[in-house]
Amino acid sequence: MAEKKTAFQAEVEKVLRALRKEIYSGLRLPRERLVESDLALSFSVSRMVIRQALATLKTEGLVEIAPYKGASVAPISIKSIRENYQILSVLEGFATGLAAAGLRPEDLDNLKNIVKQQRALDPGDVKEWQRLNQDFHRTIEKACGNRRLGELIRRYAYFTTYWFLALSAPGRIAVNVKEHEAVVKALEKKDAEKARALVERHIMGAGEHLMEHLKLTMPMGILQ
Amino acid sequence: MAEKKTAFQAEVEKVLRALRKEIYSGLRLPRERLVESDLALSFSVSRMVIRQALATLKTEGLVEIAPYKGASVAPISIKSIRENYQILSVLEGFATGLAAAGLRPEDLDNLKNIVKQQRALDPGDVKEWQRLNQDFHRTIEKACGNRRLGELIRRYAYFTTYWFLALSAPGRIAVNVKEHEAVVKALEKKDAEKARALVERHIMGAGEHLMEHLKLTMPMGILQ
DNA sequence: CCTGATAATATTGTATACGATTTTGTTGAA
DNA sequence: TTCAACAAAATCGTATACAATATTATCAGG
Repeated sequence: MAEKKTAFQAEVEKVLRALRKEIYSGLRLPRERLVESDLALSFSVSRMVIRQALATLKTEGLVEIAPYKGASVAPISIKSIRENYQILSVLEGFATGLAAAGLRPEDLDNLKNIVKQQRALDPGDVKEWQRLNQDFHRTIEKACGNRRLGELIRRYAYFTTYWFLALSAPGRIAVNVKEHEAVVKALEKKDAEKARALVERHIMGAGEHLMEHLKLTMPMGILQ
Repeated sequence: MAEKKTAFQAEVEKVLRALRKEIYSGLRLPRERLVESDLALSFSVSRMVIRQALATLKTEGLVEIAPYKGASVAPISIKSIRENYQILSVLEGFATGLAAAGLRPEDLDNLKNIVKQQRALDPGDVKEWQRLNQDFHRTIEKACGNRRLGELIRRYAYFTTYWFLALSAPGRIAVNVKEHEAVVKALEKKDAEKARALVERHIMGAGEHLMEHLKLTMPMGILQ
C-alpha cells in the first residue's frame, strides 16, 4: 500500500497492532474508554500517533469516536457481527472465485499443505487453528489479482479474531477443515463458481454458528 | 454515520464534495498536483481541513499521497477500473439480494418510478440518467438493512461518476434501463438470488463496456 | 550551451499550545 | 438526602509554528 513510510507512520502501525491485539484478545472490553493522553504515555509516543491509530481503528469498526468525548472500544451487537460476516463472506467468496483462474501450482500446494496440517491438529488448539485458517485465506487473497479487494478483505478480517469468536471454534474445527478441503478441490478443478459459493457459505456458516453460540452463552450486557 | 459533527468536519465534507466533483468532472486531471496551501486558500479554509479531505479521498482511491511530496489526482489504469468495478458489482449485487427480502412496498414503487423516468429520458441526457441511476442504487442500498455495507458501497461508487466514465454512457442507456427493469421484476417476486445475479452482471457489464470503450477512444498517456 | 553541485524556495509532516467541550467535584437550598 | 447550579479538572479538537523533505533556481566548470 504505502511505498515509503515516515517514522510517524511506522509508530502508528506499531500502536495499531498493539491496540488491535488488546481489543480482540479481550484485554480491552467493549465500551471501555481509550484516553489519548494515557495511551500516548503508555506507548511512549505522541498523542498525534494515537489519534491517527484510533481513526484507523474506527474505519475497521473496532472503536467508536464521538467529538469531544473521545474513543471507546466499539460495543458488539449480534447485528454488527452479522453485518461484518456478510461483507466478509461476500468479498472472500468473490476473491476465491477470481483466484480459481489465476492460481499458481505452488499456491495450490500451499493450500493443500495448510489443510493437511489442520486435519492433524489437536482439536483444542484454537490458536494454531486460527493461524492456519488465516494463512489459508491470506493465500487466496494474494492470488486473486485484485489488490484493492485484498486490502478491503484484510480490513474486515481483523474482526474474526475477536476474543469471543474463538469461543465457538472448538465445535467447528472439524466442519471447517472439511469445508476447506472442498474449496481446495474446487480450486484444483478451476471451478470458480463452485469455489466462490463454497467459501461464501463457509464463512457465513461460521458466522451463523457463532451467533447462535453467543446468544446462548454470552452474559447479557456484553452484547450491546 | 457521524451522529454529531464539529464545524471542522462540516468544512471537510464541503471540501470533499467540491474536490470530488472537480476530479470526476475532469477539471482536475490525473497526476495533477493538489497543493495543500493553494487549496486552503481557494476554499478559504485551514490547511488541516484540506489534509483531512485529501486523506479521505485517498481511501476512496481518487488521490494518491506520497510523504513530503504531497497529493495528486490518482492516475487511472484499466486495471484499477476493473478492480473497482469488480468490488462494486459484488457488493451492490449482494445488497440487492438482501434488499429483496426486506423491501417495503413504497421502495418498490420508488424503483418502478425511477425506471419509468429513465425510459422516458432523452437518450442524450447523460447527466439526468446518471442521477436516476444513482437514485436507483441508493434506494436499494438503504433497503438492504446492512448499514456498514451501504457505507462501503457508497465509498466505491464515487468512482463510477468519473468524467470519462460518462463517455461510454450514451450507447449504454437503453441496455441499462432494460437491466433495471429486470431487477425490479426480480425484486417484486422476492427472488433474491436472481436479483443479486442480475445486478452483479449489470454493473460488471457496464464496467466491461466502459473498458472496451476506453481502450479504443482514450488518447494514450491519460490512462496510467 | 549543457551539466552537476549547491543554495534558495516551496511544500509537507507533526509536536505543541491553547481554546472548546465534556466530565467530575463542590456547595447550598429544598 | 437529593438535586441544581456552578466551579474545577480532564479531555478532546485544531490552528499554528517549526522541522523535515522535496523542488526549483543559481551558478561554476566543462
